[in-house]
Amino acid sequence: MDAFFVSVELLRRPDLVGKAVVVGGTGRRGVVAAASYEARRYGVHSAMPSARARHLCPHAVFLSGDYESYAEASGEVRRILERFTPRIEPVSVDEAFCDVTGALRLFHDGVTIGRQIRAAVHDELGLTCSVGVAPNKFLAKMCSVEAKPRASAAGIDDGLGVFEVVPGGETAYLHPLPVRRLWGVGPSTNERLSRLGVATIGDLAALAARSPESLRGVLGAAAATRLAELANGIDDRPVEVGRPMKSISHEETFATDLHERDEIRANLVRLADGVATRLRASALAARTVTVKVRDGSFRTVTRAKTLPRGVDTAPAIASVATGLFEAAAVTGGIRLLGIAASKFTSPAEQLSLDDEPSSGPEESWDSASRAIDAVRERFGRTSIAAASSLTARGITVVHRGRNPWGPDGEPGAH
DNA sequence: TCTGGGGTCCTTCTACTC
DNA sequence: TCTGGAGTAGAAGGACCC
Repeated sequence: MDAFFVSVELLRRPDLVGKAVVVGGTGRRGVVAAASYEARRYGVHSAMPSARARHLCPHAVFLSGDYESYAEASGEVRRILERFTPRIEPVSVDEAFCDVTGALRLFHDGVTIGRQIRAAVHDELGLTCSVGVAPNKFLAKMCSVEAKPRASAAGIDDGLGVFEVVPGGETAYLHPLPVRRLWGVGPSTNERLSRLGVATIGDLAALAARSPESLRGVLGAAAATRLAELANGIDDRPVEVGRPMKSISHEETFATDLHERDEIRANLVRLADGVATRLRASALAARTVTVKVRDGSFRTVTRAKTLPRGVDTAPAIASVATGLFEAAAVTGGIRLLGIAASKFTSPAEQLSLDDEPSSGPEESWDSASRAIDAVRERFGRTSIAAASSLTARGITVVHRGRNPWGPDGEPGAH
């Protein structure tokens, strides 16, 4: 999808069409989640600190975003894709791989299918998307980027909409491109490759053929093998329908650093509750609990503990998380707290009273948790909260910030 | 200009078991 | 009983993606 979050917002705010619009965190510590092409002309891009975006494009309209609307629109796009193939692998809320091999007889060829998908998404939803057509997932992703609109100071180029690399044309397309365009080459790998004299994908392919050991020495065996294959257009990963989830996490950056132990503990309980609720909704329990802590100087540490059996209640997860936080011995203010759950098991194999560690009567928490789920199902997510997510300095319920792209700004701020 | 949130995968190190 | 090697699992951090 093109500038997806912004495009969904413009459906509700047609008065903003053609203007510089930025969706993301509105507070001091927020970042840009999406920018309209008009805003991109000024150098604004996703993941940029909101303060920097305001500096570059002071006349832009900043919106805090509404993830539920984007998820809903994403579902509508998926229903359109399902008319062409059942073999769909979602990559994110605004991107998916489709294996259309089985649809070619009915719809002729990939480019025709791509054009039909674009037309349906535009006509039925009022949104625009770009389609890459290629023999494998990696090249299809490269092609979809190629098909997208582009913005520069000179203006906005609408892009091709659909771009194809045909079988046999892989290396001719890839080799002149900068190596940074490869899936898996970020700033760090790009820097290491440039020290080896690798600037283009073709340079990488040549180095991999000439001196694979030097590539392995710099990137490690796995990355060297993978990137060498990608540089030659080789990617045999199948389109995976219904990939199982491997972890569930919640983290939050606070508008101001936390110092009080009560505040920190209340937030750990609240984050644990969010993770536990999602675990139960997916009928999962987790054996490994990981705590992430970022201090005022942006130093990040993680501490993990693997339990003999899985847990899926807020008290059990909060108990482990609190212990891990104490063990991390982070001093000074806390900028971010996060809790992740992984190594999933079925809830039937949960931690029992006989297992170590136990935070208390796990069975009664089990039934209490399910009662909490039922109350939230009926009265909404914020209808019930753990008493321990109240701060000791007053009966203030600690709620998660509404904006997933950083703490909200001050009321009335821009 | 200070740097989000939710994920996946990989590497390195360490502890444990055989 | 001690020691060392191999294999494995867990912990921690880093890089990358959207």
